[in-house]
Amino acid sequence: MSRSSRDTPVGGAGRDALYQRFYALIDCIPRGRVATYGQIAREAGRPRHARHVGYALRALPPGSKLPWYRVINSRGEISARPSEGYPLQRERLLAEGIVLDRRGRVDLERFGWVPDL
DNA sequence: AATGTGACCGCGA
DNA sequence: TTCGCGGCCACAT
Repeated sequence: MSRSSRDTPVGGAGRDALYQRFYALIDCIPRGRVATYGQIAREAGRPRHARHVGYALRALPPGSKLPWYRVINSRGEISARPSEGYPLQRERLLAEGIVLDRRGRVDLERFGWVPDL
């Protein structure tokens, strides 16, 4: 491993490869659990690049099989805009047994995804 | 090239 | 707990 320890190369392909990595990670989120944008970015070896996770998801085609709805922000809230996928996302989460409190927030302590290696 | 925006995050007040 | 700010970086104009 003669690689610099401060970061993980994306592989040379750049942005596209990074997005693919985000997608792969999101695809691993089990049913009934949620992950945060920051968490996905971190798992992908790009801490503090949470915004790009949202970017990648925004670029996702409608009808994608990816469980994008299991990705929420660090406060446990749905970040998608009401005019975008908010209603659908809320519905999907509820359908999996995830509880949203009165303010529409998910208890990350309880439903947060803990990736096991 | 420069500027503004964004499905975000974390910290300090 | 909420609110404000700076940081991050790709993308649209």
